[in-house]
Amino acid sequence: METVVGIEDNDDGRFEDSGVDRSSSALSSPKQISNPIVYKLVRVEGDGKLVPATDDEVMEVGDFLEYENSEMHVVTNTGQSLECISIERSSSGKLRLECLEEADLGKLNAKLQILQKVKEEEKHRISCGSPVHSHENIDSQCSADKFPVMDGKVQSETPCQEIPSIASSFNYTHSNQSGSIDQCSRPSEGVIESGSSASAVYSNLKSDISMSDGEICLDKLSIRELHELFKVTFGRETTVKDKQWLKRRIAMSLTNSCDVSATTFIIKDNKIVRKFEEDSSGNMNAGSLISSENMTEEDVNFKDSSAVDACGIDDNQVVSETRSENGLEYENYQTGQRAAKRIRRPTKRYIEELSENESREHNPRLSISNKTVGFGHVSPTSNVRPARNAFSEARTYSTRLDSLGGSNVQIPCVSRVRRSRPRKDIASLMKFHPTGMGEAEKLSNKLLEHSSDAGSDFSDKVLKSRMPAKFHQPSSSEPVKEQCPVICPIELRQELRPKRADPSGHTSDDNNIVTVPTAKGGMRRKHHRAWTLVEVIKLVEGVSRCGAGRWSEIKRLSFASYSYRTSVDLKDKWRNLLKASFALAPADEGINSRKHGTAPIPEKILLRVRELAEMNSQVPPNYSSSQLASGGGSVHGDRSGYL
DNA sequence: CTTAGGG
DNA sequence: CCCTAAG
Repeated sequence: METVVGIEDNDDGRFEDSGVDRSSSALSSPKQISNPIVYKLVRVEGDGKLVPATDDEVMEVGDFLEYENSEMHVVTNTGQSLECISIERSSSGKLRLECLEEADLGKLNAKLQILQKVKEEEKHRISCGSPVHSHENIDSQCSADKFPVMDGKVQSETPCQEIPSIASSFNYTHSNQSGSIDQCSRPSEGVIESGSSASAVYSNLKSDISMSDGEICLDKLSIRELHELFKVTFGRETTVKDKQWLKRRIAMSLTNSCDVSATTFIIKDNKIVRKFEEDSSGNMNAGSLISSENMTEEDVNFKDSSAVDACGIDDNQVVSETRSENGLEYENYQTGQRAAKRIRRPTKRYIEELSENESREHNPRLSISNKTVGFGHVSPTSNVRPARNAFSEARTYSTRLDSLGGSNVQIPCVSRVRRSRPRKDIASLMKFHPTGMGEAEKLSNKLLEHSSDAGSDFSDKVLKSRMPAKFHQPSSSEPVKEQCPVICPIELRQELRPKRADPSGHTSDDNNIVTVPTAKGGMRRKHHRAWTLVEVIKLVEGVSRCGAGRWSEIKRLSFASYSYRTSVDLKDKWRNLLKASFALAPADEGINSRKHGTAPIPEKILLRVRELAEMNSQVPPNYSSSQLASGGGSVHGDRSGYL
């Protein structure tokens, strides 16, 4: 698939065209939306110039891209979702990667136009003192499709399905009408209701959306209003009651940009411009205030749910959206929930246990929205990463060729993407608030199967490993944290890297080890770190090379990049392997007959293990020499003679 | 510190 | 995985 990149310039807050012609896009041809997205990686210079990303830069985010790629197509098909990534590297030379849907800008502007139109009409109506309809039908089913579209451009033949956001934009203003075409034909009708308490909602909405102040502040909208807006935007109703979610979605739709804070926009000269840091503090306050003020009963449940950072890295939602198109609103909602959960604020207890200093920054949305990027620096629970988790939940199986002992073996690879994900923030959090750890874990629970702790792990064995590994994989698989117990933004990238990407072996998954303080004062590893096939293979190779028993050496040679896996671990694993290899019916010679549920370790490997074991006479007398020595020949290039 | 074994 | 006793 091709690639696009939407670039966005932070400095003037304006959308920058990334070379893709957007002007012609959105409004007219719905096709464009379904067209493949094209991405391009560029860097935004300080002066706002776009510079093609260098290879290095690309590399830097390569993992990220890899990650996205697989999902991208899904998104593409929806025709309406957008996938965004935003990576910023430094304050000065920003490396930004964004994927914007081609039609986004156009769409956006179209929407604005519509809005403006509406607004004008409203004004007109108001000035005329036209009566206002009650909002009796606020929740009416008024389907967007039924309404005539005012804007000619939009009207054209935009399939509402495809671009509901546009088609319904207008509708939005009067969607609350009972759905009668008549009324609808009078666009401004019903929406405007200045002063009427009955339709306060709408008047509110109106004012909020109005551009007089040149600003759309989703924060000010109530749930209901958000619903409306949502409907307008996406052409369908939603039952989701999570405000944050709604806001985010709407905002995303509006800007189609990822690092939208879902909060505030400024409209300038018919262009939507984002509001940036300048007013961050203000926004923050406003945001928090509003969010609590406007909270309706329905919201209560989500009160503490913080929105996923607006960065739109939430693929689930995007995907789910497509689904809900089929009426699976529930699912949509669920996903939304999940999204919220991911960054969901810790439960009360957790919060309580947090120190005050933390509490303020605790709303991820806020913090993020104010830090255009602030990846790892935001609140502990907000993370961009988890978004990927759902995705990674699906394991991808594949086979790869691995050479073991000289022969090629087809090994099934389960890539548990994102099996563990060291969240620096969490790490630091746990470190500073050990008591809160339990909660923190609950949070990351399924998502972060192995939440790892960088902070406390420097006290662990990792320290002991004075391996040169550090030089092998500087930023990825090393316990760098030792140096910076707090937060190492540098390492963030690492998290993007899918696990075991490289069969060659030097792919350690993450380096972080979760350790928990033990009663005796020592540190204890918390989770089992499943041995991956790669590791096993390396181990076997190591043993074949150095001989069983020289674990520290093997560790040094083959596991330098695996900061966890101590030599003892290797030994233990080997022991298990031995057991396994011999457990496997000596009669069948490994051809098959493996107990179900047994580790997916390929026979060949076990065979090899056995072989090695034999060579080292670690073999139980019964199974000695004979069968293996001969039969095993098929498996290896015979490195015998090592030990 | 590294190994070997038991738990 | 952890713990510990032995080189």
